Amino acid sequence: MELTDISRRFVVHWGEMGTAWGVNRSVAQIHALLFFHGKPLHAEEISDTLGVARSNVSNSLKELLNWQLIRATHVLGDRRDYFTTSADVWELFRTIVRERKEREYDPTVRMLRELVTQPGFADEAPDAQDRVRETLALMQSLGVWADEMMRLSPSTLDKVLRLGATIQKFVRSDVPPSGS
Amino acid sequence: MELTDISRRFVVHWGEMGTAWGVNRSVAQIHALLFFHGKPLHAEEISDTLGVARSNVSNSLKELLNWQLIRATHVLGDRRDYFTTSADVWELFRTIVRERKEREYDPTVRMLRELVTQPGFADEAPDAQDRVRETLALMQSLGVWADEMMRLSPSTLDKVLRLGATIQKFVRSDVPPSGS
DNA sequence: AGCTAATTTCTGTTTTGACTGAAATATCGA
DNA sequence: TCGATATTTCAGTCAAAACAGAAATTAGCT
Repeated sequence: MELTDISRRFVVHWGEMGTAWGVNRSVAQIHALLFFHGKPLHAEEISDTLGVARSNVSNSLKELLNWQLIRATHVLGDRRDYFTTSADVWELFRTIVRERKEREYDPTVRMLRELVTQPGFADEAPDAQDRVRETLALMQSLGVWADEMMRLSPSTLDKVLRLGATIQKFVRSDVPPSGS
Repeated sequence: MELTDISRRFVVHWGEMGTAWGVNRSVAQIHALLFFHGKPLHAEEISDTLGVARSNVSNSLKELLNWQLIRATHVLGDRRDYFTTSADVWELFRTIVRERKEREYDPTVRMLRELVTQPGFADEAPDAQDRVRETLALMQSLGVWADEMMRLSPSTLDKVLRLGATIQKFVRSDVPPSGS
């Protein structure tokens, strides 16, 4: 498949950002390609289009399946696997948040919970105890809140975000600092 | 400085997670140490305590300064640089969000904005155009919303998060899917 | 069973990033 | 300005990750 100039720029940029997002270039490029293209593609065609080795595509697809960002489909009379990603950006976003939460957040919350219940914890400096406890409290708040957000349907979530501007009005008892 | 068992576990875990969070082990460990310890430390002591090379500490401190997560302080009659991090977890969190937004989000929004205004964009498949435009729209909503959140003071932010559970009530016109 | 096409696994290479120790530089006091 | 101390830069080493190409495996068809 020949990429248009637009789609190539999209895919290339996605690949470059992938590193910053914690996935490698191939993985990000493949996902970008599937997203932009919108229709199922098989590994061979992905390999040809992006110019990466077939085996690399195979492993990258496996990782995207792990992330639950793509799924395999099949076409009648063709035994190759075809892959698609959701066309719903909101759903993709929620998937990413869910997966990242599991990898980057849950282990730390577990550690902090265990730490504060450890016998020796009470022997630490009182304000160190406070800092750790507040870290745990913040993370837990964020976690609860993220879980709630993710339970919302895309359109509800959209409304919540649009509501964002008005949220301050509900909690205005406390005025934000003028600087920063 | 000798680390207690508790603080060592804290620092070691932070270091391990650092990789998942996009910073290297040394950087994450140093920040964890400064956060837990709560008082200014100079490079030598960090180096000794964590058992990493002095030069590594120097570079890691520079990176933490770049992230605006630590700042240098000085003590009278001592010309070494001492470093501290904020004891306010909320502030640290906002700093991280701000910095990550700049690195992982802004470039992509810029790219998407440019893409949709490109002459050739109208020639792409209509639903590909939609997907790209919706990606941009979602990212912009999130960006606006994140900026607003970050403008809130810690205690206000806390209230907003606690309010989370009730947010759905404001937008209940649309019921989330039962599955997933 | 045997053939063919598709996919995955394996092995080696290349690249990238983290890290160290040494050298160079900067800073301050005498 | 000289010496001492603190910090940064540099060059090389090491480890981990990405990637390619070949080999092995799997799946479907006849």
